[in-house]
Amino acid sequence: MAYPFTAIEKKWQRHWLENHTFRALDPEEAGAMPKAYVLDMFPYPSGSGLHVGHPEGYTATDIVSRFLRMRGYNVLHPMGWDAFGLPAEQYAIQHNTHPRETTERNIENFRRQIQSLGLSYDWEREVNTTDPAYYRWTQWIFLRLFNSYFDPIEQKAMPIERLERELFNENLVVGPDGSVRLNPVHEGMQELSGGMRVERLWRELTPEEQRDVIDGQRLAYTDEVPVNWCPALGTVLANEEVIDGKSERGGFPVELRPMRQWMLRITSYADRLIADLDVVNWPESLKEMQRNWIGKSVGAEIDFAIAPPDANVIATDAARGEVTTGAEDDDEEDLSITVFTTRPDTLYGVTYMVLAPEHALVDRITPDAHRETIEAYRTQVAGRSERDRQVEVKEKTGVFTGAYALHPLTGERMPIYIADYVLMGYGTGAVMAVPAHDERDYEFATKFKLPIRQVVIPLNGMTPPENAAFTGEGVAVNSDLINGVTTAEAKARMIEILEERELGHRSVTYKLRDWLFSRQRYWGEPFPILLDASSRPTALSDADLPLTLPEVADFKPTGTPEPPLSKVKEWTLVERDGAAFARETNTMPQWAGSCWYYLRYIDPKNANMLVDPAKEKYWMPVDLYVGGVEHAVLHLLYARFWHKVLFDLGHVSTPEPFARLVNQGLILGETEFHVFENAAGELVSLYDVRDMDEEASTDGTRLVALDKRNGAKLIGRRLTEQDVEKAGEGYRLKSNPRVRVDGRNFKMSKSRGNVVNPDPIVEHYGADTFRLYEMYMGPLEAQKPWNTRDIVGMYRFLNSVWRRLVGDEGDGTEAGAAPAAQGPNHSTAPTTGTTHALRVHDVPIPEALDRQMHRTIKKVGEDIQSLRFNTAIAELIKLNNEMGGLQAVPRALAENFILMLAPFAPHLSEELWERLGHHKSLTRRPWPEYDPAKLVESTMELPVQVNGKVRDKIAVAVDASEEQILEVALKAEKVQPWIDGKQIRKKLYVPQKLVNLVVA
RNA sequence: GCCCCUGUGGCGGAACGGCAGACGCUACGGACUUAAAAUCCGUUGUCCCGCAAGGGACGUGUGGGUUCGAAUCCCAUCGGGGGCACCA
Repeated sequence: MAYPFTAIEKKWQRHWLENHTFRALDPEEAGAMPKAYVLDMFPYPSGSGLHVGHPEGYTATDIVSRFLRMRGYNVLHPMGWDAFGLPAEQYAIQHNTHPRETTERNIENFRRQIQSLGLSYDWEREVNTTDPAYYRWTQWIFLRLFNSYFDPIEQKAMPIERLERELFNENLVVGPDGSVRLNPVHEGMQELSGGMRVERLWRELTPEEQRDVIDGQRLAYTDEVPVNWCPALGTVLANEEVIDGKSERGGFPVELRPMRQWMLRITSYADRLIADLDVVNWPESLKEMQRNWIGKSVGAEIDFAIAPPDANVIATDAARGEVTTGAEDDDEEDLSITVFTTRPDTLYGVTYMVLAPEHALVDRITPDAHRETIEAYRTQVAGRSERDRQVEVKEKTGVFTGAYALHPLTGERMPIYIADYVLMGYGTGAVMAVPAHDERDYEFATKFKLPIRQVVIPLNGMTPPENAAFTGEGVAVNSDLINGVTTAEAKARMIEILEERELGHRSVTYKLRDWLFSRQRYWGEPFPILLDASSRPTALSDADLPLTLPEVADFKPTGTPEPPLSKVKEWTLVERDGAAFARETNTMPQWAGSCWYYLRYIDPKNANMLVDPAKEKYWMPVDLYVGGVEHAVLHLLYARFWHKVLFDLGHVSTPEPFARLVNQGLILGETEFHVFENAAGELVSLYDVRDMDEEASTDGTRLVALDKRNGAKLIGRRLTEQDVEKAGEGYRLKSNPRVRVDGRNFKMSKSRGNVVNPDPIVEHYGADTFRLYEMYMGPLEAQKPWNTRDIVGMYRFLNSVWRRLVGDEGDGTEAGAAPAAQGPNHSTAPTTGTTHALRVHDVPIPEALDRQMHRTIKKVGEDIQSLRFNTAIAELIKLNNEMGGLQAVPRALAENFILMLAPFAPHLSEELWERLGHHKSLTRRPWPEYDPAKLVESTMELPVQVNGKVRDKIAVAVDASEEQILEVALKAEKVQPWIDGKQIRKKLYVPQKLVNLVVA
């Protein structure tokens, strides 16, 4: 007979909500309580509702939160909705409903589902990124980004006014490409580039140029750049949102095209984003992913002069016109190519040069005779999508420009090629090719029959590989100035040489690009920006916020790069101070709202500030953040970036937002066994997803697949574990042992039809069982398969606890007529709160059980703190099992047990607690203490090993001396045959652990 | 190709230098029941010896190594998962 979980769970969920049981206290209320900020990654409320992956992390943080409350912490544990974004908009377009409606509906559903799990959120702090009262502050942060720059001296974001002051005071100067640098003549500063003064002073600029310089330094800026345009979604996407040339959402093709877009200068923070990974407690693998994504490379920039052209080769005026301020050097007589390399030690091995096809120098150096082939190649490259380029990686292509560069040390003439294996977006868009020591250069050189010159040989007399590049470290050879020097040292030495001779300098580059921040969609935050007649951006003032998204009926993408908002003329056209402006009609990407939501939870209703500084200081940083690893380089990198900007500008007090982060592992679908029948009626099995015809894949139990080897259609069915038996390495069908089948666990996906919805499980077994099962499946971080069959174990456990403390009558009388039928009780009749706890009495705890209880208190407490919930639950089950023989349960034992169970199964625990006569929720009841004295036994059982194999066990007093123990061990009965007549060479006693006798 | 994680019974997992398989599921046997469900009790890594009590051998993907002692540490190798991928 089942305990009345439905009634109990509804009762307590209502109780918690009505009594604001989980309200986090503001700092002034909290007094001396320590604080804990425990955060979940808030969900995107999709139309399909919660799946069992969400509650995994949510339950974990809930257990920690409830535990910490019992330990006297003031806990902030909030929930909210990341509700802007593509899926809601796509759905809205397909069903012609406003995204606001679908979003609201989805949020309702998510809230209902989440609340049905009894998670201890402070619902008064709920946030919703699509609420104008919320996105007002998203826009406010954007204005901070727009109105700041990254100061090269302070290495931090500062208000843009300061930049103007620094330029005016000539501490900073303007480089030829519009960049801002330290003034080289400024006291104590080293000259930065080639001796010549190429920088200009502020007063030398026209007001127009001055504005351009300022706008070019903002952390939020617009730029015409090649971006990932996704025609199917009608928007551009960030690099992080493009996977294998397809959109992360929907898997549509993405092409590169140049467009004017908003960018955020995350690259300025690359170094700090790497460095501060050292101060956060995050999984090493995730830190590594961020480091790889940022992709820091240390090396040198080296200048290669272009060889004087043959008499007939001079860059034409037309070509010059294209080369604007972007060129390295404006002096026609002194053209040079700047390359970036991580291996300056291989400089003597350079045999040719390669420029990216789009490189600005190409037009200036290409002699007329080569123009046609160059243009043809460029056209060919430009016509290929990013995806095609990746597919064709194997075969190197390129063409000779007809121009030559001079080796900076030897003066040798080296041909200059263009090739698409050199990317314009990385480094300087040009490389020095060292075919002997770089695989790509080697392939290219082999194909184009260019010389290969060995300049590094491996150490320890190993021979360099034949028919391949030697890319490892070794000793420099054939390198006049650095012969015999090992690679690491040679790099440093070469940079010194280059710097002395003003041929180059140390340099660092990153793979990370600036963050493409605008989208051509309706359902996002509008930019608080006006554009003047020449499209120059002007910021709205803080007082103008929020700039609300106009209510429109037509929110569909235009099919062109024009955003949908551009169709709303009455909204876009603005007159201000007599001048006509247009609103920025792009919107912000989905990530904007999630970059800072953890700050808003701290002070969610503040109408005057993003967050009150005193509260921010009290709660930050987030002490525990749990979420999926899929956000490793998206949300988690973006949020760190915004946080650092806010930190620099003094709006937050910590350099990092999330002190400790844990990734919950993916929950895979239930083990699938399939058999298929082919046309001949033979049973076959087929597993690889790629073998399956996605379109016709599933309707639940029957499956249709295509055999990719012969295209034959196969009809199949799903099997359960009962249908198969283990046979050697695999499985075979019980009904037909000749057929081998394969059992696999796939990622849950709609198309596979293996997504598990928590609702029916909660209905059938209750939320407490569901929570317990999810936590018991295995370690939080591990990937693990769902197995519906196993849920019943936790259900039995909770029922057993109920029966043990309340007795069998409890359910019948408390919850109305319990159906005699099998399975759980669905009664919704409220429990009466009667306090008669039939089987709990004021009797002493038997000695052995008392010890076990103290061990459990210790273990469960420790396990919760290290997030090992599976073993904590095992310990509770064990203690419950050991209560098996009791006629009456001692009250002290029952109460401690309930308190320990409470974080895991809060509804049942509250109910039992009440029935034991308590009138207040156990939420802030102190966690039980264990008595260390109870953990040690007076005697202990020690295994006795002979040569490392256990042969017997002896019982000895805990405080027995080593001599006494060894003496007992040597006399142990079952040890005798193994030591009899042999010489004992060594007697080992490991205190509290074992004895090992080593015999000859 | 490079980087990271992972491999333990029929299944999920525990042990993280010291008694491998805690705890749960499954399966089997028993009790209760007119019967079934539920519940309770017992058995359940493989193999061997024994009527039995009991005893032994093997065993953590594979091969080596370190150690009195290895699932655990080191080297190599083979599976599985994830990330990055022409990044100079």
